[in-house]
Amino acid sequence: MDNTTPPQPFKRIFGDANDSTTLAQRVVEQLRALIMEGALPPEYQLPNEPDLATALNVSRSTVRSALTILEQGGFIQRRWGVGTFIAKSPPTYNNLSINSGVTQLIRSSGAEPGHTEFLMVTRPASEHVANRLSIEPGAPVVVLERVRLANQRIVVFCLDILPQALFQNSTGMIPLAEIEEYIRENQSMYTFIRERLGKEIHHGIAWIRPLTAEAYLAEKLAIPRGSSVLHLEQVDFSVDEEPLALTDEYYVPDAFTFYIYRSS
Amino acid sequence: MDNTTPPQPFKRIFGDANDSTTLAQRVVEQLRALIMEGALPPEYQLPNEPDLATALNVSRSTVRSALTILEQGGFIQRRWGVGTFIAKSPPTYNNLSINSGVTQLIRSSGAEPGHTEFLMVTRPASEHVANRLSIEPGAPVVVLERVRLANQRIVVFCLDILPQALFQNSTGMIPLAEIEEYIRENQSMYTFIRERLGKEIHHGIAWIRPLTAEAYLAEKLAIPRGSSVLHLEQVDFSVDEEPLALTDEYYVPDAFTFYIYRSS
DNA sequence: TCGGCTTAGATGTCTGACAACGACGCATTA
DNA sequence: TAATGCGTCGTTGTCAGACATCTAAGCCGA
Repeated sequence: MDNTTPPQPFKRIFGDANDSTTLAQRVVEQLRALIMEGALPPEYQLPNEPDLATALNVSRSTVRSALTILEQGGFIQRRWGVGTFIAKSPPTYNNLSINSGVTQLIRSSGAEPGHTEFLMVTRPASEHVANRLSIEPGAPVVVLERVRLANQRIVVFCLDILPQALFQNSTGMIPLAEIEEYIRENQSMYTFIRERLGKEIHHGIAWIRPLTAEAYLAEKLAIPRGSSVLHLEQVDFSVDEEPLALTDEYYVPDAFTFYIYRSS
Repeated sequence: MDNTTPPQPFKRIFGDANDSTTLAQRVVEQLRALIMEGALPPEYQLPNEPDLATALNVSRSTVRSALTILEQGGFIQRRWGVGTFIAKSPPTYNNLSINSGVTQLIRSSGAEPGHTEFLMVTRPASEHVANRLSIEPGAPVVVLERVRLANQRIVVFCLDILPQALFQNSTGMIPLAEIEEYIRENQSMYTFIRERLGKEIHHGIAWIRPLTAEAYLAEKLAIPRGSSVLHLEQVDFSVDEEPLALTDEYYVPDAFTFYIYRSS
């Protein structure tokens, strides 16, 4: 109806990039970014598929493949014979179906991320950890423990656990101090895995459950003992299902509003 | 590797059906069912796309469209130049990304569903409810309240809230008693909406948070006061984003293990 | 024994065409 | 006048065939 505001910053996509990702995937990423940053408003009707294809410099099949993925994720809605529209309320970063890190979650809520109690150690993997990461019990893992802040306020207690074997560089082991420095600066485990280890996180599986804060956790989160916190235990995988990281996150109640898009 | 066990009950798909769904969607449903009931085991390599297309009696583009959707949902994994495989651990019904009802959730855990405290009333919508359902505050809604059992054990307290306007039949209003009888028998709100109202639930959006059980809830769930319960508030939509039902679910801690597939 | 080349088979992309659907306008009819 | 039916047009869905690109595996030679 109010399609009178036509912003269309569709960028041409070049196939020469040795991105190792597929063309359709790059189209998805571009459109998803445009939607999530609000450049394409809700209910806005996209150009039809042939036009979109030429605008993006790809074929219609590639565009259709990308649109199928976006539709499945709840970003757009397609109506046969009518057109393709941005969803009424497309997913945001507090949508659990999107595997964004805590840093991005905090930023998207309009707050500035920070941390206290930054701690990084190496220790042998427990039975449970080893099982989740598909490594041998007792194999060394790097543990990163953080209490994380949004605008100075404690919102989540994080535990990132990675197999030490991941940090094997061609020249040997990356020193812990270097990792620590990087993360202190960029605040993100995800970007470290991608930029320094050259591994791409393809998807994650998160177990979710409520938990009653006992003494230790209550102190970490600075909440009354006995409060209900949300526990998110997540394993992140590479594209070929190799476990890259195990993450334990304990969220202060009502710090964020999480939701999930459930397709029938 | 161990593709020596080749089960292939792919059924030919006929286009003559006036299903109103697309062909690709029907392919998705068939394959998803085969995967979830275990007919296609994890890591099993599917036939290549042209063969699958002829087996299903559709074109390769349709198959590819379906496979894209299944891949996005974590059911299969495609490797360029290699083949298409069932995922190592494909989603099950306790995956929150799949919009299955509580009945199916209980059944899939191997338990027999039941209920106590079955209660059905009509009342005016509160501000919050009206907002969620996109109706006027004070408009009548049908409320279904159930304490639900898995093998006689209390697992969840459910509140289903539907706009009364939905029950307007061509011959007038469907009597509450008839609805009640149907649900007592089939135990499922979802199938009622589909079979009796002719509306199809296309997707849902669920807000998830931990909650401390106060006196009322503790009694309903027969747990100690102060326990942490999981609260799932969900709105189900039709394909054109019309809100059909609002559902409040309060889960007994550790009754189910929920997880989420998070794609990056 | 190792390394590079070739080849076969799979998914990814492109092109062009037609089918099916939905909104809209218009003429017809009660 | 208002409701109804029909045709047109634009869009998404499906089909067909071809080629590109990637992977794994086998072959061959150094």
